[in-house]
Amino acid sequence: MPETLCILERISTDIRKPAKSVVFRQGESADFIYFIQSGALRIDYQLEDGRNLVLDFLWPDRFLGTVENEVYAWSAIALVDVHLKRLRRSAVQTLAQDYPSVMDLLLQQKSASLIAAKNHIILMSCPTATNKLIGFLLDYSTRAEYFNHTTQVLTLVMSRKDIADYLGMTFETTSRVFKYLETKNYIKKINHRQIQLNIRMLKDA
Amino acid sequence: MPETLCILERISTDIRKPAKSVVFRQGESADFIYFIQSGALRIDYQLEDGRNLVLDFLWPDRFLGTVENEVYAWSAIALVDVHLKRLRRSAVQTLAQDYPSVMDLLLQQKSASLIAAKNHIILMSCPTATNKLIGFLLDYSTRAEYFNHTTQVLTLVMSRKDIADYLGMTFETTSRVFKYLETKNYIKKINHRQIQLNIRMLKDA
DNA sequence: CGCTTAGTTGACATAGATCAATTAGGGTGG
DNA sequence: CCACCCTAATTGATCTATGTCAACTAAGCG
Repeated sequence: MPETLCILERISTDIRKPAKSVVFRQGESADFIYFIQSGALRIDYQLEDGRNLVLDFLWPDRFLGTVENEVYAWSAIALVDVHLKRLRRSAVQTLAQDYPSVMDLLLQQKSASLIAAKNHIILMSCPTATNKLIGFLLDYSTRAEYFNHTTQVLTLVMSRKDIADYLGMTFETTSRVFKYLETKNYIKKINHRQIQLNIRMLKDA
Repeated sequence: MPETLCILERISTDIRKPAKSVVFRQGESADFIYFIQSGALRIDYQLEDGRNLVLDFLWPDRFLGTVENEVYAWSAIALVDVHLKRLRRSAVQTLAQDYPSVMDLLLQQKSASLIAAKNHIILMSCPTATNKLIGFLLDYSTRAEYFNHTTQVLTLVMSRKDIADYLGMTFETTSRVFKYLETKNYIKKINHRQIQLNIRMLKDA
């Protein structure tokens, strides 16, 4: 797999985007595929009724922009400063014909998206907002970049609203559940974006 | 694409399964990939807490069993009598190395699963049970096999509980929403499994 | 230091879960 | 072919979680 990345390296451009900037927008011509080197992204889907849905949060080593055909089916927004590799879609497709391992990589990435989508569906199916949020925190705490195992502190790169839009609830409810979890000592808020988790207790809950 | 199916045809076995039978079960060794010739399947995911989640409904021309690695990640159950092609996973993988079009097909199928998952997430994010069910009925009514365009009658191959487990609600709520939609003349129940839809009104709702 | 945005908290209304009882329908054996 | 049975579906009564709207506070940024 590293050698596959080398092949792709040759056709890729380094891109840096500041926090809150748009990497690509739903409906735009899908000319590029991106690979995340560092940082984190939010995938937004704008519904006709005006609601904004968060489909996923993406982390390093993931590709994005691979799913669509002519236009991007959703938007990608940088949550923090990100470092990306940008590849022209047509060039990747050409390479995929000569190098089966490139094709393998694309297939792998699609599998990763599918697994993420399945987890998302599972979270959304949880009967209560508390269950959803606990599931979210436990999933998120597996990201070494943002969870310090020694201090047990999780650094949230997304807002309460982002979490709410991901889990299918309102941001007020997200806020109240954080509060509830703190009263039960499941978590301890260092500040709005730094949360100390009691993983053991959260798993039992 | 038809020629790709011919290649696969050579390694496939015809299988018929009666309604309500299990095609494969979550956790079983994932030796086979299946292709749906006719009928309809339900994909179930059993959670540790005992809840059963319906991840998808599958229709003809779809592959299943392609996602997993060693064991099936979910179960597949026949909703009606189904006719399947069964292919040994290892044989498909061998073929994929020689025939890029087989690989393409696998990629395409994964894309189809991902699009389905995205739609599922969108449905689950709807604020009310009524919205969820209307979305479900509109999606479902695009299946020519089960929606008669002239009579506008939709034949449900799944139970109220299956729909509820798919949309993340209880079957009582499903039942009540059907009732509500009928009082508003959005639908007309011929019987429990035959529903006449007023597509126009449902789309506006 | 003040402004703007994100987050919290409160009061209230209500959709949907839960538990329970009843009815409809489909399949099976006599 | 009919009667019975079993499961699926409906309906009712009640309770509660969460949405909504609004006020207030914290925190980050210029």
